[in-house]
Amino acid sequence: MTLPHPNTDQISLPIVLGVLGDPTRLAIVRYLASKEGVPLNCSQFLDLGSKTNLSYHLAKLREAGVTRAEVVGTNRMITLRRADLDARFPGLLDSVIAAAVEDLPAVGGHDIEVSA
Amino acid sequence: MTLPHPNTDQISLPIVLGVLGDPTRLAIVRYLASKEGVPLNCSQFLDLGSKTNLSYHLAKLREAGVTRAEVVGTNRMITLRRADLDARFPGLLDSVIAAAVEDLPAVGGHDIEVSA
DNA sequence: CCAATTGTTCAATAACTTTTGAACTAAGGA
DNA sequence: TCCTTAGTTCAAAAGTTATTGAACAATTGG
Repeated sequence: MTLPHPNTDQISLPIVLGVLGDPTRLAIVRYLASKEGVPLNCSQFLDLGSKTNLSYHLAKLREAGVTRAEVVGTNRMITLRRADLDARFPGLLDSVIAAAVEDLPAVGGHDIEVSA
Repeated sequence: MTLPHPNTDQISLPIVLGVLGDPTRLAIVRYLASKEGVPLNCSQFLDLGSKTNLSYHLAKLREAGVTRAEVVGTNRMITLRRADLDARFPGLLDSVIAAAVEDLPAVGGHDIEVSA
């Protein structure tokens, strides 16, 4: 049981930008970035929408190549594909995340904590 | 006769990313960046779509705060709002443009020339 | 095996986006 | 003034995206 991901060279700029051009998905990315290295399951994002809706947004992020989802038991462990994105579009993810931190409200309750 | 533009602090990250997540608009921005400083009128972009369609895409870019359109006679002179975007989202525009140059075909015929 | 947990899929709907052509406005030159 | 050039606006059609609830699948623990 593995989920489909594009490989690095298949990641497309307009698709990545389009996918990031949605407040829910930007908030997901912002939160993933603040917990970088820690794999998160979907329930961490329930502040941002219903279970069904998050499944939809997380699939968009995965299909665009922004996140990776690894199946572990009944969980999907979600991580940012930082190395792949940095290789493909240098500096893009950093500037988007920095801008998102300035621009967007944080995921409820988890705001400043960067380590567990 | 002036057209409406958001001021710098009204420029929103998700809206900018959403607007850039379209191949036509990304090509417009890429071309504007390659001619930075030179104001261009809309007809420069006719390779990318019909007159009506370009009017639509250029309005989206302007309303998002990505471009500025100055009315000069019957022309609209279009420029990138680089300083405003750099102030609001440091590094974002540069990384998007660099990525677009790698990722997208150029505007027909005008490819490499950076000076008139 | 049974129940709980985690997340997906499906179909429906609502809302938005893109694209088009025809009609229009506004300025400039002959 | 009349014609041309430059671009907008409008309404319609087509396509895409987001959101929902109900039903489903897969794994884990009792």
